[in-house]
This record gives sequence, structure tokens and C-alpha cells, in this order.
Amino acid sequence: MVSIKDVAESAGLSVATVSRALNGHPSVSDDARERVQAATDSLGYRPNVVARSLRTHRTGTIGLVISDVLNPYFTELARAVEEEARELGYSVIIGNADERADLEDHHVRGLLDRRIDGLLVSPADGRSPMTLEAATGPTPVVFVDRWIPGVDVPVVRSDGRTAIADLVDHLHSLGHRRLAIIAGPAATTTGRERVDAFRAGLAVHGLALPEEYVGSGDFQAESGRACTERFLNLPEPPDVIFATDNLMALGALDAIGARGLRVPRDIALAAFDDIPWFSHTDPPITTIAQPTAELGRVAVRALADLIAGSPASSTVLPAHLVVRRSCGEPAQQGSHT
Amino acid sequence: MVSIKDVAESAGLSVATVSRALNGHPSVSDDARERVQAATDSLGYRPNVVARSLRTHRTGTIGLVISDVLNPYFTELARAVEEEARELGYSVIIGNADERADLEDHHVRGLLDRRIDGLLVSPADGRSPMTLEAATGPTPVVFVDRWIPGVDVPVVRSDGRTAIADLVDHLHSLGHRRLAIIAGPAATTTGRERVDAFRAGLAVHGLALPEEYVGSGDFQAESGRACTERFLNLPEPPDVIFATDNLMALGALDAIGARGLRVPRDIALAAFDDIPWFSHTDPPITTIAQPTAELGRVAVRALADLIAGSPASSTVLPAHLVVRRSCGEPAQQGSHT
DNA sequence: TCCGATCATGTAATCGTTTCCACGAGACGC
DNA sequence: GCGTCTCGTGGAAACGATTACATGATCGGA
Repeated sequence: MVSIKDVAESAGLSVATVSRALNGHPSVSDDARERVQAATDSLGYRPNVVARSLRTHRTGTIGLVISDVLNPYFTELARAVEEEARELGYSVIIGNADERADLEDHHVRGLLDRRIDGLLVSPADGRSPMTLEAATGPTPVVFVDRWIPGVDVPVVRSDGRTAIADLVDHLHSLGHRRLAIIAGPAATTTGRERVDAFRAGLAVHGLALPEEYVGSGDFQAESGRACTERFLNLPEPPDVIFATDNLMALGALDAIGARGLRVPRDIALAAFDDIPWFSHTDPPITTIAQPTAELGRVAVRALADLIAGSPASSTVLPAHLVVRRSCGEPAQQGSHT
Repeated sequence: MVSIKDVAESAGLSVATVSRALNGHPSVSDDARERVQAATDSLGYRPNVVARSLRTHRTGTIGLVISDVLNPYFTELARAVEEEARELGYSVIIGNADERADLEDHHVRGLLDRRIDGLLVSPADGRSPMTLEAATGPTPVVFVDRWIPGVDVPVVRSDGRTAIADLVDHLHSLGHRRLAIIAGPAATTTGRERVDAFRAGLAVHGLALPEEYVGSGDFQAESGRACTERFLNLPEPPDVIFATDNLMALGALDAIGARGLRVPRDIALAAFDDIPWFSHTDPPITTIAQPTAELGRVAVRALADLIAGSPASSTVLPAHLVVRRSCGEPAQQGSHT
């Protein structure tokens, strides 16, 4: 591997001058600059970022720890993060926690060891010691999508509450009265928020959310299936199931299909998170869409601010209801009022 | 940040001994080992992997450059790669090329600059100079899914040819005679292979593949839509469209739906790559499934071999046909024969 | 003409590790 | 009792960059 020393030798200059020329330092003569250019070209020199990082204490890298790469929501988030980061001159290292606290721990630790300049994390829950440590440590941290209550770290997320209220209104207007929810892990903020908002929405219509209509999922497909089966086995099954993420909705679809039931004729289904596939399922799924890419971009900018030393603020972006056909046809279809 | 020097001081030992203790070197007394342990614990010491890498020329990291993170096929591949790599003690840095040669270049260059120990890449086509350079350079490289002909690098991929032949047989047996294909970029090996196999399959049945039945896509949804629209505008539209990846199939579904046509009644659809959503589309899509996760694992092991100095061999795993309902009901349904 | 400022460059310290080499202390064989 | 080995340890040189400081040349102004 050719090093800066080789370039210096070939250009007949000291490594210091070569380094300065390479970094665009002002006091380098045109002559030297050209010689360095020629030398790097002919030798095919590429600076060793490892050595550079050791000296400068900067790696030009940010870490992103997400809960589940297989979830299209997080994939889209990751893509937006990488895009924005690239424009700001950062690389991104992604860690997939797979909804497991131990893996989240593993990745956060690994990223800190790598001396990333900043960390973006969607904490599975508060049970990852490393995430807590990172949040209070010297490395800038921003939470995205989910956060840990009581931890003083900027959060970039979307607020699904009004959208969930809209959803409940929608369901109610379609005549549904027995509404069930497949919740995410109670330990995650998004998991709790969605159940709370759902319950509040029901209360507006004078409806309760009985305990047996609350399924405890883990944001993965299999749990959606299990909860749905439990719902369908109830003496009085719900009219609607609201899955609080897209993978659990997929599991619910599976379970419903396995019973030979049809959506929305036999049971209605709604989901949180919109993804392209939801327009193509049978039937297309009514969902709550988050401004996912925007979340990613804003989070990166907040982190970059933090790295630059300026304080970053939290951001909350609104989610909105997307009505499709999985909850039944709108009642006002025939009545134009 | 606490360094090995602080640990040495606190333990009353030299940095050399501390380093040896930390790395499990045999000739360290139990006494020293314990003192080091105590010191690291109390100081919360974490080794600086940047410095370590500079000295050892190893980063414990492999790079993975994939064509499109939004494609569930690659997401699953990435997940399997990370999993296997983690078990072998490596971290993975993912670069998303978004089917663009310039981005592939960018990521390959960045990863090499980072001095990764090895590189896994699914080359978009042969037009990325850095990929070619990397393939012939000192850093171990393994191609996964796609490869560059003529470049001497181990390849881990699946062979879709027999599965495509099965698919054509299946379509033929359902009575379809006008078969169209949405191809991937001709520059990608997978793009070419799938068209060639399709054409060969048709030839077996005495059918031709007219030029107007070959759409040139780019493995992304929008191109699937565009090609499908072109097909539907033909004076004699095809009976079946075979999309050579899942995103183009999604685009095709869009285009078909936009015309108010139904699958498979009006036109049949098949795809390459199986993903969970395909069981839930309307109708469920007949596809060719690759052993995606297995590909990722094998590729990582091949790369690890290469890094360890042993020669790695190429691997080809078979893909297989998964029949669902998007191409019509099996003819023998009513005739039990 | 001389002095101080400016400019281009070089020398060397530094970042935090690993690892080669040297060294002293025991153990052991003869 | 004396070389020879082994073992545990420490000193110091890398690794490849950046950068504070020193130096000599050039230039402008008084």
C-alpha cells in the first residue's frame, strides 16, 4: 500500500507539505501542489482514513442502529439517512438490532468502539445498557422514531396520535364497534403511544378497549399472526384489527387467510406505517403513513448540528391516515348528501 | 477518553503487558491479568479500534455493496450477511448503490479507503472502475448475486435457469402462448441470464420471443410500470408478463391495475425473487425463489476464507419455481385423470 | 540598508495500539 | 556452580496520517 511518505519522496517534498497540499491548506505553492498531484496520480495514492482518524479524532462516519432491517419502514429510513449523510460528507454504518436488546447493545458498543462521530438510534426499549451509556456519553446521539423517556437526547419522530384518532373516527363511521389492536412491545415508546392514542380515540366515541382486544406483539410478523388467531378464537371476535406496524399486519393477513376469512367482509384490518406493498395486497390496506424519509433526513441534520457543536432540537412530524379498502367501503358511497 | 496508557498506570504495569493481557497472550502472569482486569473495569476502558487497526492492518470489518436496499431481496441478503459475519467476528458496512454505477464506485472507494478486510459486492454492471480495480487489487473480493464476466473473483450466486425453464413449462401448460419479459439491465449478469433462459425455455416449446415482448427495465418499480404499459399498448398484448425482479413486478401490478385489468383473468404475471408480500398481493404471485439467506452466508464464508489466505471457490445454488395464482388456475383442476 | 512580516517548507511530536527485542529472575541439567 | 532455557515484563519502534513550531527566503516600508 502506498503511503503519504512514498508520495513525498516521489514529489521531492516533505510529508508535511504533501499533507497540506492534499488538504487544500492555503500556504502551499502552486509548484508543490502540482508535483503532489502528479505523484498521487502516478502512484495511485489513497489516504489511509484509519491513520487520519487516529490523529484527528474524527472518522467522518455516523452510526445508525435500527430495530429491524427486514421492516420496509426502517429500510426506507436507512436509505434516507444514508443519502442525507452522504450529502453532508458522512458515511453511515448500519447496525440491525432485530428488535433484540442484546443485539442493540452489541451494535452500539461496536460503533462507539469504532469512534463514529455520532450515533442515530431507534432504541428497542430502555433495556440496552450501552444505549443509555451512549446517550450520556461524549458522542453525540440522536434518537429517531423511538426514544427513551427521561433520557435527555434530541428525538426525531412522527406523532401518530391525531392520525390514529382519524382512523378510529373512520372505523366508527363505517359502523365498526368492536375494535382490537395488536400492540408493539410496551417497552417501546411507539408501542405505547399507539395503544394510548387508540384507546383515547375509542373513548371519544364512548367505546372501551377491553383487555382481550389488546394483543401484545413485538413488531414482527409472527406475533401479528399469533395475536390475530387469539382474537379470532374469542367468543366475540373483533370487527376490526389495527396492527401497529406493517409486519404484524402481514402476519394478521396470514392468520385471517388461513381461516378462510376475507378482509374486509369478515373482519377489517388497518395498519400503522405505509409501504408500497400495501396498495397491492388483497385488499389494499388502510394505513397511517409516516413521513419516513423526511424523518431520516431531519435526524441526520440534527446529528450533524450536534457534531458541529451547536445544540440540536427535537422534531415531531405529523403522520396521516391513508384510507384504502381493508376496512370496508365508505358508508357515504351511495349517498352523495 | 481513557487509553491503554491510563490502564497501565492504574494497574502498575507497562502498556505492553496490558496489551498482552487484553489480547490473551500466553505469557502474562495471572497476577498481571487480574490487575489489568480490575483496572479496565474500574476505568471503563474500551480499546480504540482505530489505533488497533492502524497497527495491525486489520479492521475486523467487511464491506457489502448491494444494488438497492429498498429491494427486499437485497435486504434479506444483507441481513444474512451481517448475521454470518457477526458469528465469524466481523462487522459489516453496507453501501447502497441504488443501481447506479457512480454510487457503486463511491461506496467501493470509501470502503477500500476504510481499509476493510474484505469486500462483498453485487456489481451493477461492469462500468464501475473502482469495482474492477478492487477486484484485481490486494483486498479480498467476492461477488454475490451478480458478477462481472472475465474478472477472476469468486462468485456466489444462484442459477435461475432451470427454474425459469420450469416456469415457461408451467405457463405453456396453462395455455399461454404470448409470453413477454421485463428484463433487467443488459449489463448485469442476472439481467442477461434471465432473458436468455426465458428465450431458451420458449424455444423448447417452439415459441419465439419477439423483440417487442422484451421490455428493458432497470430492476426498479418504475421501469416495470413503463414496460407493462408499453406491452398493454401493443396491437397484440402478451398473455403473460414475466418480471425479472420483485420491484418491477410491483410496477407491473400498478400498471395493470391502473388499466382496470385483472390478474390473471386479463393478463398473467410472474416474477423473479420471492418475498413474503407476494403471498398477499391480489392475486398471490407465482415466482422463482432464490435461497437468498443461504447465498449471503456462503458468500461471507468464502470471503472469510479469502481473508484467511486460503483460496475460495465459487458457489452456485439452485433457485426454484413457486406456483401461486397469478398465472391462472392449473388446467388439471377439473380433470383428475 | 535594515527590520519585521509573510510565505513556503521542513522537523518532529502526536494519536493509541501492537509487537520486536532486550533483560533479569528462576529453574534445570550436567 | 555454571551455562542455558523459559517466563514475565518493560522499552521503544512502528503504523500513516495531521499539525504546532522552527527556519530561511522574500518582500515592502521607513
